[in-house]
Amino acid sequence: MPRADAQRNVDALLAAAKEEFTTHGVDVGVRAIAARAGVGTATLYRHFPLRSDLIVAVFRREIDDITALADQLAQTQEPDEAIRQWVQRYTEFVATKHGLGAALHSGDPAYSGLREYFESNAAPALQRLLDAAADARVMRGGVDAIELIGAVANLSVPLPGSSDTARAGRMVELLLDGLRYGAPAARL
Amino acid sequence: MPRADAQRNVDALLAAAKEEFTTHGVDVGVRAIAARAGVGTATLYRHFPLRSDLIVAVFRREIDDITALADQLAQTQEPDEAIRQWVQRYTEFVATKHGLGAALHSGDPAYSGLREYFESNAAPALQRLLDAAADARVMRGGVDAIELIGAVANLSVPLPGSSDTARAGRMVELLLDGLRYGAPAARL
DNA sequence: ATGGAAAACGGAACAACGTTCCGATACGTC
DNA sequence: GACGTATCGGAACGTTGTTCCGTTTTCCAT
Repeated sequence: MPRADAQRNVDALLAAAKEEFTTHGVDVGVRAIAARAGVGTATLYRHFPLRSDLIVAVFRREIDDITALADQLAQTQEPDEAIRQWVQRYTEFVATKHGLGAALHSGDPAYSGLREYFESNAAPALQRLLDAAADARVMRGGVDAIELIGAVANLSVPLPGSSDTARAGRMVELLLDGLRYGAPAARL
Repeated sequence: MPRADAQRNVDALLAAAKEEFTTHGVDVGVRAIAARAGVGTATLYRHFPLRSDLIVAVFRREIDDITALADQLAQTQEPDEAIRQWVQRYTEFVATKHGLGAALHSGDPAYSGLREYFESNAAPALQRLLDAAADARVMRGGVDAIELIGAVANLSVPLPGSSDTARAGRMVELLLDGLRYGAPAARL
């Protein structure tokens, strides 16, 4: 079993990181997290040797939630509407967690842990939605979920200067209309 | 007239920056640029007080080129094909100049100079293409060029880890198909 | 309960970044 | 040719992520 003080510090670090991430974004400095947790930086690094380990631990639950949402929408909505709603939810997710979307899909090795978790959970859920829409012939097939969700995330990253929260939504809708454009029933 | 040594250093800095940007991306450190130019960092900052000033100076010509291409395509191609070709060219531009696309559309104040130059030159050129396509009823209207080109740039940023150069192209085509989907002649 | 080995701690230290400061230098003018 | 000033180079500052190490705490064996 782990030492009691170690467990206490892990808990404090997770709580501190969660708070810092939501208020200042995932790019917040490690010193700020450690200070809020009331520990030294070495303690942080002892428990989370890679920066991504801390981020994974904080956001794992939220990724689980959004994965579950995909499966739920698959059962209650038409395929294209399910995709639309899920993607919109994901857009909000990325826009809310400052920097998380960029981190997830940036290719930065520091976030590889979280990306792997995401790609082996949320991405397959989206792939099932895409396949269902392709089978129903309301969207084109052959679209890779990881690729699409990365694109959605890219589009959803808010511009620091701008306050146009609808911008991402417009561009994402455009992308989804591209999927509809290629549906076999329509044309091309 | 400027002092001879100052002019020499400006030229050396521009040449050094251009080389460093193309080989190591726009995020390369100022020390590397100054060292290649054979000057101190203070000399760099004297002539380019903002980081963006140096980037603007290096990439202004390339922005001019891509702006001219839009006007040329407008005269030689059908509206939607002009947009397709121009956007593809812009995709290559962003993918080639490592980090430039992200810098241009990131909202980071450090690059505001370059963004302003871009938005007052290249973006209006694209807007003319979009308006022409909307008039010809082959694409939906009401799309903002700055918004669209920002989205294209977001999609074109290459993942450092991946070597899938076609990924960006696929997602951009999807976005353009979204524009076609909304064309008045089609439906919606 | 208590000693002592081992795990974990805090904070200083290191490297790299963008940026600023300042004594030294070199240029152009008179 | 000498003087005034624009310009220069590199050290210095503040902030990053990460590592190191002397000190403290915990927990098990006695």
